[in-house]
Amino acid sequence: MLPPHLVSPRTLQRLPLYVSYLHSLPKDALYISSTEIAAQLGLHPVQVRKDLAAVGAQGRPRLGFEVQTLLRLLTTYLNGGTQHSAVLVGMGHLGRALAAHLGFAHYGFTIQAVFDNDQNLVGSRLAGYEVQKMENLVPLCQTLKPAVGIITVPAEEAQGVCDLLVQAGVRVIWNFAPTHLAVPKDVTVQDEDIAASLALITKQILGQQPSLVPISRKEESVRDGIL
Amino acid sequence: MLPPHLVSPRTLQRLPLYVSYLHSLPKDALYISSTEIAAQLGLHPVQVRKDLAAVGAQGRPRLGFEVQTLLRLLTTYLNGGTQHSAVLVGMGHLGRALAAHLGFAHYGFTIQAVFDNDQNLVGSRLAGYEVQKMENLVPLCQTLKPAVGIITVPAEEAQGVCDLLVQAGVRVIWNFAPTHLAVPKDVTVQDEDIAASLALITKQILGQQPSLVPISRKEESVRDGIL
DNA sequence: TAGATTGTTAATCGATTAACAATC
DNA sequence: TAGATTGTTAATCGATTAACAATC
Repeated sequence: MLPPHLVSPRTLQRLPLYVSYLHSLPKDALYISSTEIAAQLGLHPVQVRKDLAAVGAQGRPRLGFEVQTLLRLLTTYLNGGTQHSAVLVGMGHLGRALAAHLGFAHYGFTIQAVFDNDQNLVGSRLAGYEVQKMENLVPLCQTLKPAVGIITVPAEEAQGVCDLLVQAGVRVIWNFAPTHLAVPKDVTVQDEDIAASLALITKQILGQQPSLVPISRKEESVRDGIL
Repeated sequence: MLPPHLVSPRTLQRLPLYVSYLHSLPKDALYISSTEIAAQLGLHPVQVRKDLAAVGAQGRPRLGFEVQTLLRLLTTYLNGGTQHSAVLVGMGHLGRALAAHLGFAHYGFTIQAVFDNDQNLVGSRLAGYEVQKMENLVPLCQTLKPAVGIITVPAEEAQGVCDLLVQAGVRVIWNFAPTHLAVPKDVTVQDEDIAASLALITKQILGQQPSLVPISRKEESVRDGIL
């Protein structure tokens, strides 16, 4: 397998796409070709082969790639073989959705603690976690040393929460609040940017912006006849 | 102003970033330079200038760009000057978060109707919307003709919901379910891909993957002294 | 065998960055 | 004026796609 750091960010972001597509295949599918994956996902076959090669996958001419082997390679690669810890701040709807449903464990993440500033929530159990008060944030993070801090508070409160996390030693922030966060150099913020997606969707609707997966390349889509 | 379709997807996705950064500026800031924007957001100054030029912004040497004018240009450009309609299927936590908090209106989107298959929710008001039963999905969409269908149901139900939306004539799908959706050629699916973000975050943590906004380019970050 | 598929090298394409003249 | 900044052209960089030999 190639060293992980040789995989480009663009490739890296496509890998989960392959995982979810492979999961959607019928249980009895033994092999899948890059041609088929590409057609279904609207990608170029060579791109798919290069992406898969990047995680060390090897296909067989005429047959394609072994589905289960491929799945194992991708998931192992994606979570780096280790479990990562996280704390989540803001147990509104978004926080609860993330904590409960979105399958962090599947991708190698464990939420260690959740926080909220609403006294009505503090102490209660939500999505399987006992909600901690904000006063506990810094001391608990200093003890737990989570790899990631997830921010799901309203935009106005995000910078304050971010500052606390940074103060407590968290060096990677996953920000769901629709606002820009300022951080020291050694801290990384990744914005989960719904606004960026909305921008693409708007242009999609207006028909002025070619989609990231141009429709003209989806000629081979298999689904047409179904509906 | 340049024709909107000349703006590349990458630029398009950065525009909301500028909007949120401009909003975070002090009220009395009249001008902002591309240099400062770039330093704060970890981008290259020339890239910022090109992005802003793409929406027709003009700066003044020595001063920079007028903040309010820039904001107006960006927001007008981003929502295309029109309001777009949407329906949302799945009023769990994620659906409620989207419907209630994430400021669609701000970006030119209006949710016309929300749906759920949970009989306990149907008929109740959530986030200001009366939850419709799934049986109403196709007929209502045929009447309302929403520009976008937002899918916030569990992965297992997403394909079924997607098929219904397509059947009802919806041509743009915004998919929050962590699964691959198969659609006819003339339908676009945009995945809100939390797994892709997690992949980047994992590599970030492992320190094996250079971030999309390389830390080495944040030298000029102003925040350092604050904490 | 014939034909579909992999895997790799080379060419193309698009986006970012460097260089620099113009402006105030 | 001097110096910071804009805006544009050219160079660089990285990612995608084309071409094709190797495989089964």
